[in-house]
Amino acid sequence: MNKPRQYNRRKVTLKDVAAYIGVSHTTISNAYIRPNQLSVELRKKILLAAQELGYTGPDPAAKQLATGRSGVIGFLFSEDLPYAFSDPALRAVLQGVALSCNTLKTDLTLISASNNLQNIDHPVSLGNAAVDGYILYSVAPDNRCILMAQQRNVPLVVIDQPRLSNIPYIGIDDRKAAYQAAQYLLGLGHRKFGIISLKTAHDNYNGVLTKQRRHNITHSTIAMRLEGYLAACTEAGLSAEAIPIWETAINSKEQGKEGALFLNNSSSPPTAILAMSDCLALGAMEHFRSAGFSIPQDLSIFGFDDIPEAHSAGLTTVHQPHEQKGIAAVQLLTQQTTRDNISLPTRLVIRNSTGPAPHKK
Amino acid sequence: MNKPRQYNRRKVTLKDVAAYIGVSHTTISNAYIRPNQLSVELRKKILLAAQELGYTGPDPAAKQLATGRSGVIGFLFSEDLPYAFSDPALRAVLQGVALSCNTLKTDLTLISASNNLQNIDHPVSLGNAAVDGYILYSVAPDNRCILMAQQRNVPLVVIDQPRLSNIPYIGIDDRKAAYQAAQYLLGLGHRKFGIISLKTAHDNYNGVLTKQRRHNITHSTIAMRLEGYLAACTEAGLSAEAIPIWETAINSKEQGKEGALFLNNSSSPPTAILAMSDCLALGAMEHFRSAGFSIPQDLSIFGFDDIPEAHSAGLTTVHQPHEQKGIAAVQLLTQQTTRDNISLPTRLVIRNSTGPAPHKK
DNA sequence: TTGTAGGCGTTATCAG
DNA sequence: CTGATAACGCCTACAA
Repeated sequence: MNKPRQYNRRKVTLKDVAAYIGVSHTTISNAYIRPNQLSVELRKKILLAAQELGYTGPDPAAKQLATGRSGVIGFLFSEDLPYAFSDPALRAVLQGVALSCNTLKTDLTLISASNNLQNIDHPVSLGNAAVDGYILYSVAPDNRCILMAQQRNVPLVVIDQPRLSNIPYIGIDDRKAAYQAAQYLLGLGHRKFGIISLKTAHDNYNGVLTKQRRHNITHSTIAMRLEGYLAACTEAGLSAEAIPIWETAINSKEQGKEGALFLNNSSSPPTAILAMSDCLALGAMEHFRSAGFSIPQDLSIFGFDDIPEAHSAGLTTVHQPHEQKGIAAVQLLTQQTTRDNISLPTRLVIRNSTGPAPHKK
Repeated sequence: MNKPRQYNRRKVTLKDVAAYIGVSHTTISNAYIRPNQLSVELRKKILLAAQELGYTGPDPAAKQLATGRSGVIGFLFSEDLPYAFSDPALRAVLQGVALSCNTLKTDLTLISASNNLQNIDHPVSLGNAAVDGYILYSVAPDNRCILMAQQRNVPLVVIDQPRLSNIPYIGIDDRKAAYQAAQYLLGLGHRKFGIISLKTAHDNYNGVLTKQRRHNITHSTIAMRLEGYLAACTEAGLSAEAIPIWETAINSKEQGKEGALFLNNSSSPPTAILAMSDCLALGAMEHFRSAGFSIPQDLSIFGFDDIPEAHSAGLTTVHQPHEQKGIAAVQLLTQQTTRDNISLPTRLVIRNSTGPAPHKK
């Protein structure tokens, strides 16, 4: 990917086609963009000549430069690129995006914003692609990409995070959803909770969510969920301070297991686990099961996301409309209804990983 | 996506920055591309000014036009865009591609080649994105994209299909893998087979694979697998003609069920099913189970791909290294070892959807 | 219906 | 280390 044009056995351009049949290059251009600006025959002749000469149509880069748009949508997220195909929730969002792109006939380029934590004086990049607009998916508010994206002067849409003034936003009511989840468990008689949280900042921290970290949460969706969980508990007369919280840097089953291990070893083991993702919840489930627990008899576990696997695993969880997020994002991006905020509905999906609190102990 | 530049409150360019601090635009350009071509101070000053002015670095389109490369890889496949996130096998391949792109810091753009079956005189497009090279994933040999991609004069790599002279190819030995699968079942005593095939051409046909269709298979990987299955059977003394084959246009469980239904209703119902994908196999499994069959006591089912779900479902299948395909593709694409062919290894993964043939009937 | 002239924002070349 | 000048390939008034 270094040598400029080793492939150039001289690229075929508009001009070549024009010269070939003896018209101006404007005419050729018209043949592609404004078919009704020339006779049918001529157009046919041109297209044929193009094929013979091996002209593959207007060069994308040149076209973009001249017109100012590219027909490509950029999807920016803060994890590594492969994440797009491995994380179930992200995948579902992308499925929605792809659905919309498909009908719009725009291409979709995936851009990872994780490479941008470089040294300050090194200019950040938003990927190499020329893009008509960006969808920012759950990017940390302090990621430098955000400012840069705004300066780029192209349409922007944010999913989940962060809320930016004057920029369309799509998300759910995280606080409410979390609140409802906790409340449901409280209704089942649970009084001892444990929380497994997703990352609150991007420092790759795995461990107890300390008081200090709690005051420095940069990921607003996480803050909201935490608030929701704790609010429900507090209202029920529990002490929020007493609830052990484990923070994981990565959304995976492995981390869920670790969290479960910690919670189970805490001074007063919980009878109910609130996990901020299904992956974490499923991991926790595995851990407790292999530790001899019966679920939900001995312990209840509540997930978040409602990924496909949650269904087959019988995990009680918060359903959120991932695919809709993607669809809505493209919609807002293209129709440019600036300053639109969309809050998509969630709902509890009760399956059999939750049940009444076990009687005493 | 129509108005050219409604967003242009006058874009900030190199020139603006240059004018601002009174140097030539070349110097600004150098600040970004050739840091050692100017003093550290000056560079710092420039970067600072850029930030103040809201200059976000070289415009991708312009840069691409000037340099001839874009830092973006195009992944072209013949299904709809959302397929990239729903089809397990494709997803695994993309995961590999993404892995490589991530380390190379290139963006990845997904392009669907399914929109290109338009009227002939309408120029085909390979997507709108400016791309440094294309990975063609299992595109039908007669798809017009292929010729076009070759004419575009950028690096190309083909995965699975079709084999193109002078273009790097990555795939597996489909014939051999299929042969081994059939042979394994023969070894278990099976004599009555049924095959559920993936599509042999892109005409959305669902139904019996007629003799005529069999002579017109455009999808070479499918042809190879079929050949492998049948060769093993023939060598074992069976009549290939007698083996019922069902063709499906879509790779889904639903279609697998349909195929199973047909095979089970054939004049002499099979004791072993060879499915060309795990999705189809899993669908077939469901169908037979709900029809009262015990698997593998009454019936054996052999899949293809080894997707994650095959594991949990206990499906015997052919494992192929999807992710490796993706990784290798990017590698060949970027290092330009033209004319390289890579055949990745497969292996049978025996689980419990296959067993000895049932005794008589 | 066709052609002419200018511009899109960068990079590359090559003197200074 | 810096700065003109010429591509890059196409689009878009505008004039013919």
